[in-house]
Amino acid sequence: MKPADQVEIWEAILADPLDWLPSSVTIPPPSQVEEYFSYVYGDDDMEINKFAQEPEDGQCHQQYLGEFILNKNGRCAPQGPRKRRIFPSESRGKKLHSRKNNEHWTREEVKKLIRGVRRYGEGRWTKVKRHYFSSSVRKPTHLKDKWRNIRRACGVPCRSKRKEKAQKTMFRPLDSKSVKEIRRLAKKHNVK
DNA sequence: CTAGGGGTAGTT
DNA sequence: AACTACCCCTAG
Repeated sequence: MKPADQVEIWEAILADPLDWLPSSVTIPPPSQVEEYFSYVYGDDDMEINKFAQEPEDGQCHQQYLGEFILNKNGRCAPQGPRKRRIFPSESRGKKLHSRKNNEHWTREEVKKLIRGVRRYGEGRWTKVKRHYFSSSVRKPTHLKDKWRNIRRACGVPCRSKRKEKAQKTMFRPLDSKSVKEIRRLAKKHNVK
């Protein structure tokens, strides 16, 4: 890859870290990936898995990025579907239905959720669903639950009476720009 | 319909 | 133990 091409690609990433590279595009080797992530996450927050070997052709493809990311505790973010067992079972007289979907949220989905909240505000889950997840398996309730998880993971103070322990780590880390945006949106809602 | 409490099961 | 996704229930 020529240097000029690399500059172009990195500028695009830095402009919006949520926009991952197009899948067809190749990216520079781990040394530069590390440089990028230390810029985005800060040196203390993230650590690039240095043993990640460079592929034969000397370039890393997009899907390798996730594998490079380790959090502080050295825990790797879970990849792919969660492979939950299909059941129905019963517990204390309550019927538990089989899960229709159990996939981890992708960065793209989180990004769409952020955009939805930015446009409609927290709590307009059916609107967000219609405009951003119309063909998705995610239901309005899922969006609500996910936003709750996201708020917690981004350190937004909980507004409910019941005390919730502050979350320590994120298994699936977000970039700092998204975290800031989430906090901003949550704060805005609280003021109103 | 939503908020928020509670729960289950899968993961690291 | 902690995090995540999904589910259930109830009050408003």
